Amino acid sequence: MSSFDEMDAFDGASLSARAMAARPQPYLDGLNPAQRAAVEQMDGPVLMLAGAGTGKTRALTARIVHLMNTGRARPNEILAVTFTNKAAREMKNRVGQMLGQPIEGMPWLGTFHAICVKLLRRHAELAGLKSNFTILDTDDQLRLLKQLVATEGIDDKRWPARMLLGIIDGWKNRALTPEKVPAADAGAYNHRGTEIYAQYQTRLRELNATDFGDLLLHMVTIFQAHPDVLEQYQRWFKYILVDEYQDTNVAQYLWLRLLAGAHKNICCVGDDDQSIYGWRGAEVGNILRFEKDFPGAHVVRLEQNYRSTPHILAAASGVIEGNEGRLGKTLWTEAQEGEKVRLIGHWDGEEEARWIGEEIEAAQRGTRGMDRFGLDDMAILVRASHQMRAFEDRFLTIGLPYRVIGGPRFYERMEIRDAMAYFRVVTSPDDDLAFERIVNTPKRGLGDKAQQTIQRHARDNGLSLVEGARLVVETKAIGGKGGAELARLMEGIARWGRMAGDADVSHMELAEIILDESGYTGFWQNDKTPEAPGRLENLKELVKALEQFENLQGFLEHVSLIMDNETDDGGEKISVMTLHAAKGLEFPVVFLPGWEDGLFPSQRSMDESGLKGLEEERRLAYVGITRAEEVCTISFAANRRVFGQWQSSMPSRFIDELPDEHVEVLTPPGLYGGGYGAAAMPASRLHDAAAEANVYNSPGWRRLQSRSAERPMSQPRETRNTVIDMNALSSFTMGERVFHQKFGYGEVTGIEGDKLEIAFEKAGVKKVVAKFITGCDDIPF
DNA sequence: TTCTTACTGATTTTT
DNA sequence: TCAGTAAGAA
Repeated sequence: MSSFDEMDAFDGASLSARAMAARPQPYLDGLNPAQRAAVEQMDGPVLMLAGAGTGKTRALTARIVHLMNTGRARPNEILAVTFTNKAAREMKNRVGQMLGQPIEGMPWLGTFHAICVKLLRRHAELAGLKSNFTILDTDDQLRLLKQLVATEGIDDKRWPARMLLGIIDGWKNRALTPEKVPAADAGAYNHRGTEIYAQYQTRLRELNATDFGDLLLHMVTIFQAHPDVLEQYQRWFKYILVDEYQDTNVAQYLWLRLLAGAHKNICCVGDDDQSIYGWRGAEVGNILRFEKDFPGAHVVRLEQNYRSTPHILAAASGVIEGNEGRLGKTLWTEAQEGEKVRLIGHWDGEEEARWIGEEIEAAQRGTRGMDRFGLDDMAILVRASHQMRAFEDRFLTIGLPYRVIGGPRFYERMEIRDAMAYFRVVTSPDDDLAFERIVNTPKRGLGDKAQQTIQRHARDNGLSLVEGARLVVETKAIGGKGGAELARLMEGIARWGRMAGDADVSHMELAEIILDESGYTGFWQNDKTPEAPGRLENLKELVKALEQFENLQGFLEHVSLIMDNETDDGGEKISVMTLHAAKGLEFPVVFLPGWEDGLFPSQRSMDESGLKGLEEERRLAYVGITRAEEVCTISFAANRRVFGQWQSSMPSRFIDELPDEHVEVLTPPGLYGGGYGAAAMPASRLHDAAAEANVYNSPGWRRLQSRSAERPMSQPRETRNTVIDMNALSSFTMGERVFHQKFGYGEVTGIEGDKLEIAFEKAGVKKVVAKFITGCDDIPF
């Protein structure tokens, strides 16, 4: 940064600002030249192209600190947006660290959604809402849409509401209100899409509710229609920073452009090569177009990688080069050589899982020439979540602790949503969606018909459902068991409502009372499915989470945007997750299984989006490889069971794109040695392995095929190196009824060291390590 | 109304 | 394969 610019700023700056600017700047030390440039170029538009592992968070936080330290902006005048709560949290922490003190108030550091909620609550009336509007999640949205679809008499089978939900979501991502949906989209959802979209928006307004997409959409609409409001914020947010810019959708882009429109002090950080959310409305175009959108933009490339070894980096670069229209970066590193990317082919998916399991154990022990790694240092990254099953099965069998990242999040779980619906009904009795959810949960004999009666009573009298239900009870419009149960529920709601205002009852006690008296806890206690104990555990967890809040109301207001949860019960575990979930993470050892054409790149992606889809898949491959710090292992299987049917497939085309000199082809252990490892290898890879002209017809291949049906290729792990856990040995007896986290209930049919053979009621006969088994008395109810 | 059984159809999911 | 749903039976 030239001293010239600084002089400019100082001319008009107050004494205090100048005093601030004179403060030491230790946070600049240790930044590389590119990072430093990105930090010091404070005014005007800046695009920070940050390749994987190039220290972008560091640069971003340094920039924030620098803005404050030089007196350019106070903490509350900086708008810093991220996509995830996790990223926001991390940035907040790191700014605090860099500053050497916890930061007081960066109120505008948060996710797009969190910031928009804050803004929208201030200006709700401009969107036809009250400032205490509720935020619906996908579940609520879908139920609402289903109702609309049903009243329109549309066949849900041919035109599923879920499909419409996707369409509407897409429109909102593109910042399209119902009036603005282009003619080209008129045919959507059997030509009724736009019409029902409009109805849906009306209904949301009636319910004083928004969905996630609305948060952005409403703010963009408000800014466009009310220049005075926009100006106010343009002045307030002196500097804007955006993380993961390649993932922004049209609505987010417009929102940013409006806010930055006046001063153009916007710094966008991203990597076009890591754009993997196109299917969710993200527009790579936003980042590609940045220089056109903001003429005179400074583009800074962060290219020094601090994460991976040169081979890994080169392999990733080799793959991503296959994409057109990139902004282009050349990653480099000072790191030492390290291992080449390892590539191996397997006969089938189970073999692949078994091999990876063994590799993990070897890495733990530090054998096979590898350094020693802990389980926390390793991850398996898959394209689709169903691939995880093979690994889970295998790890359960060999007793390898693993953790699945992703999957249904805490606040999305059925029992949590049910419980929260109860809380919602108590704290805001006109929350119709919440009432609908709980009225017959647990079963109260109030089916469709009874619910329609309630709906009718409510609508005819212009009442909310809760009030309608009260009327139903008074008029005894529903008789029998259902009527009595409804009366009981209504009494409960009234009673809990009174308790909510009672200072003697803490909101945590109240939550427990609600769940107990409504019969919800009892419902799960009586449930004998394997998930039930876990669900009760989650409910306890929920009540515990309430502790941090003043009251139920406050909890509900915050929780709608915090959908992540990171409960880890300690202990080293290997992580299993999708490639999408792995973005932004790094591990010393990474396994990338399932590199087969059709699976990865995914057939569907290519069918639906053609070349664009393929390029996004390729970026996914790039993201996967660049997660690895030291050891990256790519594998594929010649055969895989897909939907219960065996299917054979070709190795992924991405494998052919890996630069030869950075790849080491491994020969798997097993009866036929290199035979099958090389057999499934693309011809181009068969360097030294003796290639057979037509591997699939070769006798060796066939023999292999018939053999593998009988017995596993390599020795099953459990027959070797067996360490017997004496405690586990003595604690089970033949015929004992036991419980397993994943497989549910079963009976012990065999004991072999610390392995038990168990006939599970649902999952069939399995061999499982004893430490994963609980006797039935131990189950926490 | 709810429990049972038969069918269908199936990526990735930051908020 | 298996989960989630939709129509039939008690």
